Formats: sequence, C-alpha cells, structure tokens
Amino acid sequence: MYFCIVNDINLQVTEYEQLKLNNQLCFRLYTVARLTVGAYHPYLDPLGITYPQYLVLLVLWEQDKQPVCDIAKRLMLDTNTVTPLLQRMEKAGLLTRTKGKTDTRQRIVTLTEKGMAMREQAKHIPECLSASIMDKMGSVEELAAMVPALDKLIEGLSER
Amino acid sequence: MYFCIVNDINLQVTEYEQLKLNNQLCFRLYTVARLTVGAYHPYLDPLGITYPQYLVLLVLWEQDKQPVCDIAKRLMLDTNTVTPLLQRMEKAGLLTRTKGKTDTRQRIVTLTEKGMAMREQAKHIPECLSASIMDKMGSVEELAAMVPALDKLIEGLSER
DNA sequence: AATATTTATATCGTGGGCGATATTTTTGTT
DNA sequence: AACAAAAATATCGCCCACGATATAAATATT
Repeated sequence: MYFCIVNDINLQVTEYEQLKLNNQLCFRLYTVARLTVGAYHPYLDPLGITYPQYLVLLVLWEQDKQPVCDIAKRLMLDTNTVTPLLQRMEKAGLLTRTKGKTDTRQRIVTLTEKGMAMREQAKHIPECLSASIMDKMGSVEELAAMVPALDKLIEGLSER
Repeated sequence: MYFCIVNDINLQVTEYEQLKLNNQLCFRLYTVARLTVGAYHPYLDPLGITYPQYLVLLVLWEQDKQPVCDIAKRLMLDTNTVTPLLQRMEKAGLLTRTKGKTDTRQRIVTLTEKGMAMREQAKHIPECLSASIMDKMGSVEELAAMVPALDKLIEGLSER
C-alpha cells in the first residue's frame, strides 16, 4: 500500500492496481538511478572511467591506502563486485593493490600518481552535474528534501 | 552545489568537499536502487524471475501483445537490453515473440499461460514489500513525498 | 519508381552486481 | 597447542545495462 502511489495520491487500491508500473516507487528509483549514472557519462568518459570507478576514487581521495573491505563497506557493495572493479582500475594505472603488513589477508589499495592527479580533473564534476540537472528541474529544494528519506531507506534496507 | 548536500544542510562548500561521498545525492540514488531491487529477491526468487523480468511482466499484465519497442519505451530501456531479456523469458516459457502482421519488423510479445498465471502469484508482492519497508522505516509519507521529485528528475534526465 | 531516411530488432563486447563457492589467514575456544 | 569459527579476498557463472554496429523493413523524399 505504501509503496503504491497513484498520481501522487496515496489511496487504497486493488491488488492488481498495485501491480501497475506507475504505482511503483521502486521502478522510479531503479530508473532514476540508471539515468543519473548516465548523466555522468559526458564527464567521466573523457577521464576514461565509469561511475562505479568514480565512486572508488571518491572513497580513496577522502582516505588513501584502504583495504578492499573498507572500500566495499563504504560503497555498500560486496568484495565480489569490488575486487574485479579494482583489478580493472589497477590495469588502468589508477591504483595499486599490495598485501597488508599487519594482516596479510588484506589487500591495501593505494592511489597512483595518475589516480591522485585525476582528482584535479574531477573536482568540477559535481557542479557540472548539478548545473545540468538544474537546467531541467527548476527547483532543487525538492531534491535536497529527498536525502533524509533516502538515507532512512538505505539504512533500513541495508541492515541484515 | 545543488547535488551537494552536507548533513542535510545545503551550503557552499569547497570543490573537494563536493567530491565527498556523503555529499552526493547520486550515490544515494544508486545505492537505494540496488537495495530495493535486492528487497524483491525473497518474493521473486520463488517465482524464478529477476526484477527486470518482473517489470516486463508488469507491463504485459497491463497490456498484453506489445511490440518490443513499446515495452522498452515503457521501461525506459533500449532494445539491446530488452531483447535478450525477452529471449531469456521466452526460454523460461513466460512469453512468446511472434512476427508482427502489419509491420513485419516488429516482434509482438505475448504472455503464455504460465506468464499470465504468474500474475496471481505476484499480486501480493507490492504489499509484502511495503510491509517489509514499513518494518524498517516508520513514516511512509516521506517516501510518497519523493515521487513528484523523482518523476521530475526522470523527465528531465530522459529528454534527449 | 528509385533512393534516402527512419524505425524495429538483433548481435557483440565490456563492465558492473551478486549468489555461490573456495582459499588463506586471523581470531576465538577448548 | 589444537581446533573451530570468522574474516578478507578471489573466482565463477549468470543476468542485466549500454555503446557500437548490423540488418531488414517501412516511410519519406526526390
């Protein structure tokens, strides 16, 4: 019922009504996520990186030399997603993966010169993106207002 | 700036601050989409379908016998994503893809008995999902309130 | 009617996500 | 110390997404 929203009006509907695409919040989230990632393309393609790779760089720019699991935790992904991602980034010369000293199970991920230098090229991306969105959305308070709800959703769905 | 939200307060920050993960709305959307799709697993696994396949069924349950391009338009996906999806669903016996009569370029997608019958098994999924979310979120008005903003975002990002 | 353009679908390659599983190392327990 | 349990990483397979490209059929243009 709550995930079922008909023309922005929350009302009791039949079960089959709930199965309609326009009544589904999840489909909106799924679609908006795809489209926003797509909106990054014009800015990431010149750098030769993908959106998930950009996310890894964001994490490492905040704090270099992290083990794989910490990066994965930060991105809320599993290592079976992050490991191949990091391998591709290592191949691209953005980072190195070295055995941990204290815990030899760990692989410490360290930015290369190239990886660090990319921060300079990327620093305008957030503004570019918000400008490009503003172009098409008018109000932005509405977007900012979503953040607490999204955070609550993420917290609720991620606890296991 | 607008896509950059620090602790729910929209304020001017340095470029490097904008590059922090917690300041990025897009990362939240990307994450919440992954997690909500994951929330469907307990309900879709027993049916032997994936979330994108479920979306195709939603479209066909509303209106059977559609060409590939209409389904793709509805889901805001390209045919190069939808075609293999439909091929897998055909293999699973959920639908058939027959040549169009009036326009022989088209492939008309038609639900099989199995595909239609699945609607009955799926009709409780929306409630199940919202109940499972409610469990973890308390208020739901916050979620419903996101819909107009999400729709605006989708419209803005999808126009080409 | 002949040609150019557009449309509908499909194929291929790459890069995620993720469930399942394996390996090694660390930590906890007896 | 010996053994069990947990943690960190990696590998494999499958299913999307999507850019690039191909093909055939319909439509538009000349």
